[in-house]
Amino acid sequence: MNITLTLPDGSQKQFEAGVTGRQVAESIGAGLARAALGIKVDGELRDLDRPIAADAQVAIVTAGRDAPDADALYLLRHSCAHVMAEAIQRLYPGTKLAYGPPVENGFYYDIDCPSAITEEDFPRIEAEMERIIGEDRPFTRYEMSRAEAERKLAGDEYKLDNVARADGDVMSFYATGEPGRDWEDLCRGPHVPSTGRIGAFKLLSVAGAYWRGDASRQQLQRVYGTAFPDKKQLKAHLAALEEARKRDHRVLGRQLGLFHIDEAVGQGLVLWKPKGAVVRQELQNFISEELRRQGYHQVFTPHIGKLGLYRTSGHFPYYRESQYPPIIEHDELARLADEGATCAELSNRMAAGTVDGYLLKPMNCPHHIRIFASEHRSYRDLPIRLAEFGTVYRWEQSGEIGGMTRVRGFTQDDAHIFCTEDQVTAELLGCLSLVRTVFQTLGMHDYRVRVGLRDPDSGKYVGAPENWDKAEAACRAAARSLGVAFSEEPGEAAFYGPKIDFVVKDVIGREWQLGTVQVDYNLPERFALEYIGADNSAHRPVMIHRAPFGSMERFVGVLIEHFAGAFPPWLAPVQAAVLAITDAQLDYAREVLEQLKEAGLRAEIDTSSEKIGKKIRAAELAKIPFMFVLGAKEAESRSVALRRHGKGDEGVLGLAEAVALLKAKVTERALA
RNA sequence: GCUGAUGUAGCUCAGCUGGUAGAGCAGCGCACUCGUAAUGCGCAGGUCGUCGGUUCGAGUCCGACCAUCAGCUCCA
Repeated sequence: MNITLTLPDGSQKQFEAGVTGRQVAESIGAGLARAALGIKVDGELRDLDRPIAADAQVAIVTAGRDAPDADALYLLRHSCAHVMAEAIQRLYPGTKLAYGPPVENGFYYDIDCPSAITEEDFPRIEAEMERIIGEDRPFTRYEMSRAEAERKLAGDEYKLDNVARADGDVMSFYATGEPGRDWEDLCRGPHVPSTGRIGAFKLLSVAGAYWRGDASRQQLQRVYGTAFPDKKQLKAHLAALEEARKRDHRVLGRQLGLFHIDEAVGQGLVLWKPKGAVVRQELQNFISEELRRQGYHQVFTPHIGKLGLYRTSGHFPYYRESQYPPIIEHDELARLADEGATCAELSNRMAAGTVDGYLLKPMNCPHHIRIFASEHRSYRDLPIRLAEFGTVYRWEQSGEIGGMTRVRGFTQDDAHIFCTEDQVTAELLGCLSLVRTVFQTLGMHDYRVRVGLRDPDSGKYVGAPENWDKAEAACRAAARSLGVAFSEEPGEAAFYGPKIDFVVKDVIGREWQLGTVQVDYNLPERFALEYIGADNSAHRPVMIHRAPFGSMERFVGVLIEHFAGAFPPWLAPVQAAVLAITDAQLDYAREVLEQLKEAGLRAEIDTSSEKIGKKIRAAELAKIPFMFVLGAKEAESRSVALRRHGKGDEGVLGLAEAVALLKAKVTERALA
């Protein structure tokens, strides 16, 4: 029987049923056959040597000429994980294998190894892997029934678990070489044809990982590595990683004097230094302008509130372990001490509500809700939009804290909108347009949108299902209106409502949630909020929580990396450096500095007795966007030689003209 | 919180098998006054993360704790 295969260029070829990808490649050309790593059959990536049974769209997968091909990398890395597992099992007898997939930038294998693997062991393991690759053994697939596989894997808890969780009745194994003689692993595949096709690889790190991602289960060792078709691409990848580390906000934050985290103050508590404070203040000014435009009212609320408030909101009972412990008043403490109450009793009584205290606020909403509730509200007043740069405190797990992106105290650019049900969609759209304005102004285009929905199988959510349905529908509709691709993710909702999140990546590829917009039918219920409708009866408002920046800490951290520390003029802590070529121009330089300050710009003068090259180097390293270089000629003609960060000498222009140019860039919030 | 690694001057790092610390940059001083990414000379700067232990003697060995980094888990 013949089948018809359609190639990527649209051409069709006839083959006998059962033809393999390798044979298809050979029929096209010997070069392609040599380069082939796998085949895509109707979009499904497969081994080169698996028979093709029916008509299909096919594409031979090769390493790719310029940019590495994503499918090729998948095959390569998956195969390399097998090679690594074999090497580790050979070197560390008794090692059991759990799970070893390819991931975005490489692969890992979770292993249960009797000895602790450290990076010092990598050279040995890599040498063993080189040997396996040098032997160029074929990856050989064979299959058996589920029952047979279970028998074969008897005693191997991890692999049996993999079988139990696999779909279908046919289990596949891949031998690296000959089945029964060489090393093998239960595996869905696919793989490259043979170990020799793994061009270049490197082991990168080792860390703990819980089995099946469950913290209550035992911890395995996860060994990370990466693989590429050739050494050049591997080298380029490693160089890119190295480069990325240089724009890490923790490194730049110190180098540029933006912020400091001090052991003596506490883990995850950010100290904003003067230069970092400028960036934050400029951002806050920017967002405040947008808020005024959109009819928000700014409010201020204190950092603490009574425990009862958070019992009502639900934060205290449900999220106690992620809050700083409550603050108890002196008298109350003294009374408890007299009674000889233990810590456990104190804790129980606080939970029961018989002992009161104050909580460092974990969220701003309860305070804003009390502002809303402080007056009678008419439907004519709605929507009411209360905004605050509100600082909140959360007890994050110590292992999760780092830099500015995950901290224990942070300031949200928070706001709560109280509106009628009919207004929800329009308000959501308003929020999203604000987020879009923010991202556009900052040139941040590399973000993804996530619509977080409730997990149907979880009981952690509060509120009526029909309200959830309405809120989720509103979020979906709003996200659709953005005109950007978004993903719907069950289980990502807040406990009180669904949300639309904006997610960006940091320099090492970790994702961070920034802006968020959340619909909430729950808190108005808990706080029994009302407004008087046109029908002269009380109605319940709907709340929208929104923070387009997320938190100032995380946002500025991500922004430092986004700009690699070289902020556009309007955000730059120092916008212009005044650099005299010799001390003879210092008087003129001081005059230029004055003019800059007069124009409302942030400028610094370098009065050191260094050569101009050194002064320029210092200003470049400080990533100051504008440098005014002043020599005898400029002093004479009252002009400046303009140099811009990263761009070099831009020629001479009049002093007033140069100041006006910079001023214009700042006013426009220009990116360059 | 878990696993592993790391912690020496403001920063980046050296310090072999235990014998009371060293460099470069930054800082300060002096000289130089120079045209677009590092002028020269000199000076100063360290309870070697903290506490405890082993030892005649600990930056170096052991333990606990603290912090940082990577990953896992978590993230209202």
